[in-house]
Amino acid sequence: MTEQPVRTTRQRRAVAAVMADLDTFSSAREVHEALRDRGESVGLATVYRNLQALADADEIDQLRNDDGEVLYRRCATEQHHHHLVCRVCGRTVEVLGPAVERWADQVAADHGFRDVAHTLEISGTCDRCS
Amino acid sequence: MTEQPVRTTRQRRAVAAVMADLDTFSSAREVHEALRDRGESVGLATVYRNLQALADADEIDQLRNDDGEVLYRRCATEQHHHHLVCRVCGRTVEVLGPAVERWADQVAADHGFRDVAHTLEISGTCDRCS
DNA sequence: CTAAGTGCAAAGTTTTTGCATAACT
DNA sequence: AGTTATGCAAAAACTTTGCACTTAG
Repeated sequence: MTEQPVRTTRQRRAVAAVMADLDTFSSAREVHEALRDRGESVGLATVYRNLQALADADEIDQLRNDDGEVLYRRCATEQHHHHLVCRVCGRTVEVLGPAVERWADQVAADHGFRDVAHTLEISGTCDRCS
Repeated sequence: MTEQPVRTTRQRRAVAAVMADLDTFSSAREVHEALRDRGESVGLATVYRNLQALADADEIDQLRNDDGEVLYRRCATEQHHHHLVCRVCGRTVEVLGPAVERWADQVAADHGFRDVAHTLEISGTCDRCS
């Protein structure tokens, strides 16, 4: 398993830069448009590839919205956390929930499940939007 | 908002019957195939429409897998619960987590969020599959 | 009878992929 | 120079929709 070299292309830098600025979860299409707005021309397929690569490298978080779209966001914390997302403006708060992690692992263990993983997202309307 | 009457068609009955038997989360395509296997001919679009209708009526649960597919399952409990799903065989255990619900609501309230909802799924490899 | 439900195929979305070209190292 | 990355367009995969036909009530 030799590690792949990663080339620093203009496109990769541009995608990373946009992700560093965006503070809400965004779809590939939205990132693509943000790039256009900045005058950076990057093919949509390349945006997909770079977002995927960034997610694989754990540099950005990845989740699916209710419509099945994959959304990406660069989070402040590197440790495991969950998101509280405003369903109107998309504002996102990163929250820790150690008790929940423990609960999930315990429940799984109680039923004989191994290699446990979990997903937890909280949504609501934030104060500014209600 | 007058309520729509619901007609009991052969197709609707067939879809409901299949869902009553399947005990794992299944995609529209899988339900469609299960119908074929039973000798019930139902158009795929109709399967989609009926699954959607059943979910809207809260008669079946609906979630998205990691691939973005929508999966459906008729659950035993009517009350709010979560799922512990085997990623190999799909076996599903319904689990309650009142403490988690309270935690989620509290976290959201702490940040001024209203109309809070959350999604939580646990996945792992069950004892039979590991 | 009349509106809801169905089937089929076409269209829509999001995401992936093949392949020739461009460009890091 | 040698490969990895890109761009474009085509393909995939899942889901929705338009419309004529069927059928429950």
